[in-house]
Amino acid sequence: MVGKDITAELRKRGFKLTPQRKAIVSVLGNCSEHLRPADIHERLHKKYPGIGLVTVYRTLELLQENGLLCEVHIGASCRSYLKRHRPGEHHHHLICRDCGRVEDFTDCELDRLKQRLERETGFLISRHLLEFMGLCPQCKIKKA
Amino acid sequence: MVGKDITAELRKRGFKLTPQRKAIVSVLGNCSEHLRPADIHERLHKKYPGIGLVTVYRTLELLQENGLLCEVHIGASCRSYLKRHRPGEHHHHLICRDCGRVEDFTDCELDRLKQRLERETGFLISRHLLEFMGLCPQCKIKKA
DNA sequence: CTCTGTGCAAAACCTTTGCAGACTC
DNA sequence: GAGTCTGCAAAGGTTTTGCACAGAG
Repeated sequence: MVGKDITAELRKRGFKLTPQRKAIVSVLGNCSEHLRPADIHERLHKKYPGIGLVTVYRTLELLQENGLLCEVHIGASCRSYLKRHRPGEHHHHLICRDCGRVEDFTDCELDRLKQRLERETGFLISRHLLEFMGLCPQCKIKKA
Repeated sequence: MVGKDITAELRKRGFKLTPQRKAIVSVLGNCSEHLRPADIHERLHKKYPGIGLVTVYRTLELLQENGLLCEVHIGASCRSYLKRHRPGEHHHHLICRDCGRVEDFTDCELDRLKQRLERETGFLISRHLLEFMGLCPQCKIKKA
């Protein structure tokens, strides 16, 4: 999913397409790393000075509530975001601990484990969080 | 692992066993939920007034660096902690979204997936985060 | 007795809120 | 034009730091 799709999705849901929102979406869309609100704000300043950090927070909240971006948890600030490549589709992340690059994968093969845990613990499981962390191919070579 | 083991472990590593540290460890040890620093501080005040929030932060950092407690990520503040039942052992969490209770499980059955992802993406995977969220048996009944 | 650990106060962040004016539709 | 959205300023939280004193070993 590229920025264009996100803005189209926003319009479809009746939100206004302000230059600020477009700018934030484009920063996320041109980036394969996870970014914190302050990172996004900093990158915006180069191209679009004058956008407030508050607007970044509000836009991130809007995009997240509408399922247009995802959060990353492992090894980063808890408030790290990423554009969503496949909106609506269940997926997980593979994160490079050196460069921060993120890859998606969809098949998490967790159904069997989920069923076993429900049987063994009596819990009713509704969702899960799965992230892998390591080195991406490029960073693997640099390290060697 | 109970509080006693944690304090023994601290002593073994040359850290001082102050009443504050014992108190914090005992709060964690008597609790099956995940707690934020402020939660811990609040619970301490009932029994041991006068312990500063700063000390809670410093003790949590110490315990975490020594692998004596674990963090919880899903559906909570990013700074949520839990006593570690099986120190050193690889494990994951099952979290109740109503009461916050946490259960451990050790076998995550992720080796096959990890190998597949390494083969398909070229990443070198070093660790992973897996948490399940749902309703514990008690809260499941209350909801029904 | 030594040196780590604590409490207080203050600083440094991060995030949210209120409000007047700007801009999209 | 109507109503949403933005920027500013300020408030509200959370986390870190500096320093003098207390207390564990």
